[in-house]
Amino acid sequence: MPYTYEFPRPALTVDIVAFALAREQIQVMLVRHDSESLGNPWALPGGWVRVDETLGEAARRELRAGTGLTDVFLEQLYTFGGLEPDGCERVVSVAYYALVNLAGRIVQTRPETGDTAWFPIQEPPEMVLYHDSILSMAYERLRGKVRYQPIGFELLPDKFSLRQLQHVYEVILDRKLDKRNFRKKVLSMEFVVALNEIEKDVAHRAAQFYRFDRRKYERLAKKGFQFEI
Amino acid sequence: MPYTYEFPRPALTVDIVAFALAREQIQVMLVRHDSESLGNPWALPGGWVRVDETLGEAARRELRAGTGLTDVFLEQLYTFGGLEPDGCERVVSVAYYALVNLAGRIVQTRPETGDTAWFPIQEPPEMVLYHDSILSMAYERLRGKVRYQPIGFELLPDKFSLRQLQHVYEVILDRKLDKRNFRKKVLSMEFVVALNEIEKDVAHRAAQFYRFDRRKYERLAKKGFQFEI
DNA sequence: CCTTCTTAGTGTGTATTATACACTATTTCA
DNA sequence: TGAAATAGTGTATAATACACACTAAGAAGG
Repeated sequence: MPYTYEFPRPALTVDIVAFALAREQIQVMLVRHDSESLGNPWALPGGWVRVDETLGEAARRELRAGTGLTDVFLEQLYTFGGLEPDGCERVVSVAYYALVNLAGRIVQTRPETGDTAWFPIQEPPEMVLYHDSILSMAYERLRGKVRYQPIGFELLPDKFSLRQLQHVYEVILDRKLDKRNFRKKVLSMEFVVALNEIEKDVAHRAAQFYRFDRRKYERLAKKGFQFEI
Repeated sequence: MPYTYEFPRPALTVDIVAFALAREQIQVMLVRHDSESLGNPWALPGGWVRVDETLGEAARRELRAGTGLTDVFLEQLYTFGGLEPDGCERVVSVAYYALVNLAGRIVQTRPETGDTAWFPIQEPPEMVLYHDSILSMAYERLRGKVRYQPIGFELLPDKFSLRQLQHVYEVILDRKLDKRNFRKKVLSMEFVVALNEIEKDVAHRAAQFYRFDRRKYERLAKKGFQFEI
């Protein structure tokens, strides 16, 4: 027990809310919590912050360790410092949320086996202590932010069709959008660029692929351009 | 040295960016930093988080201790967990920002004396380590948020004229607004209610006073109303 | 090869909202 | 009593958002 301080210090953790799109729904990644005592509930992936890494590094490390996910969009959400019930250690948790492009990876959305699983955001399982409120806040942030920041692209592969993009927005905002108005708006953004490539192996007219040009977007944003869907 | 842990723990602090409106400018409250060694630079008010208080409580306590301010709008901004240069203790800082209604309190905006002072946001003094980036982020948040949330009212007394309100927006957004369009928009919000009271002791036609009815606002917001200026 | 199925892709008119703009009213003070 | 200062008011035009329905292309199956 070598680490000693003059005043008590709360333990510091990161927790990550990883969102992805699968089966027409937003899914969230959960892991089985260690503590067998509490009926083995689900929890957000997370863990202690080491003293030699930044908070963002800790979040990425924990996400990789818990789920194998890497190279994802990651943004700080909020820091939860509520007091624990008597007798528990004081824990302060810095929550992050991640947007994951599953890009066709096979996703098992029901926790039949294994200790990580994706759950539809509409029907999360019972979760460890405050994780349900972290999850709610993260989803609220996603819904709010997706309209004013180009983060919807993060849930899609690099190449995507406008149909896929519209679908992302329809699922997150939970309402149908008009196809013509949506295309008009998106195609007016010059950082959504058409590729010389179309869909393959579809049983209907193949759609054009597009990609999100982050550089162009950032140049425009610097000039005062306001993204909006 | 009674507090001992199995793994090293970063120290946890809160720092508060307190904004107010004075002399036609946004001002930020700073305090003299303890450490005499570094030429006694300025710092955001803040301090250690105690183990028996929430983060918000710590922020309010530190703000009151450092500046005497109480009952202010306070919202979490971001948690800064960057690594310190070698040899320094690892410190994680949860930053908050506050909006203060000075309501005619006399404000000394130049640090001739005393160890707290308000500085115009445009010309902050030299500050301790990362506090300048916390300040920038807070100001950016304020500018972004003021357009979509009714937080401009927090910088004004309970009773205010539409001129004062417009002035708040003009200062924060750094551009002139059209008086008629501004009034039209604000008066269409039923949570800005006229009082039976007008300005006194002014050398011109006296303006009507209004107040922000938070209850009414929240009822509307729940129904989907989107504040916007 | 022709029909059917499925999704891609396209334009216009209307309603709503944002913007630009200038004068009269009221009060104090000299 | 008039000069100075700010309060308070309405309308026309431009820009944006929204509603809406058909043709095009490719695949599959008879």
